[in-house]
Amino acid sequence: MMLTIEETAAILKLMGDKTRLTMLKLLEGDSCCVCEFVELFGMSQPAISQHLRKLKDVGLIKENKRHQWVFYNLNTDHPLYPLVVRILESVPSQQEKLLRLTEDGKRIDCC
Amino acid sequence: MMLTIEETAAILKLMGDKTRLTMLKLLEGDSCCVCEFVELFGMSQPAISQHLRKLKDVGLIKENKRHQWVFYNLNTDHPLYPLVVRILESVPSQQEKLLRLTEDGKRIDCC
DNA sequence: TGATTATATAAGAGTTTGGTTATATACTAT
DNA sequence: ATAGTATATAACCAAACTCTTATATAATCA
Repeated sequence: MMLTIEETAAILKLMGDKTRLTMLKLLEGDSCCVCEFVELFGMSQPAISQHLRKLKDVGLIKENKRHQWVFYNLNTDHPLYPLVVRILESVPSQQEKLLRLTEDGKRIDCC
Repeated sequence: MMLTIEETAAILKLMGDKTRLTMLKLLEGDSCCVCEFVELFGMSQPAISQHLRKLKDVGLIKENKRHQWVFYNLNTDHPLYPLVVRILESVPSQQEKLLRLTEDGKRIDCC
């Protein structure tokens, strides 16, 4: 199923932000919760929530509530998911960010 | 060669505009000159020139002066060219726009 | 040369974006 | 219940974006 050019442009525009693109790259490997992103990006919690909301509104990510946390993951059902994956392959790994988070004991280990 | 995540985000943001994404899709098949885009988009000539300049500044397109016209084409040497092509495959064809232009006798046939 | 056509650049207006702080909501645990 | 933690929303502001009009530059041609 092919989206319109406007819909596709909207997705690309959303991905064309360093913070959101990094978020998606991180979610490529693993789900993350809001407070982890806050630590990761050194940005206010509302800023993080607003980025996640935009990604969720277009269906690129899904949320998953566990305990008091809201975890996000890539939505593999999105019509552009294969394209998104291909784009993320062109982005350098951001795993060191998660490693640092783990070292600092800030990684949320839930369920 | 892999670009930084900032550089990649900048490319995606540029592609995340309906006008520029349509331009790139059109250039996927053929080169076009500024005045053709002006006709195609029904937008002022400076607006078109400014979009093309942004695409040129990041190296996504190349210019090619012939007679009094400046033709643009995709830059197949760009490090993200393979990704760009893959993205454009996910965009519906815009060929009817060129057809209409030809019907109106506005297509520039040069060299 | 001077007129015409094509393109680029500059300046400015209106809109969108991405952050902030303040506040509301929701869940957990004592 | 109440306190504490996690997340979302609202209001606001500064910066970035995308047009517009006006003007400059460059090439063609009578």
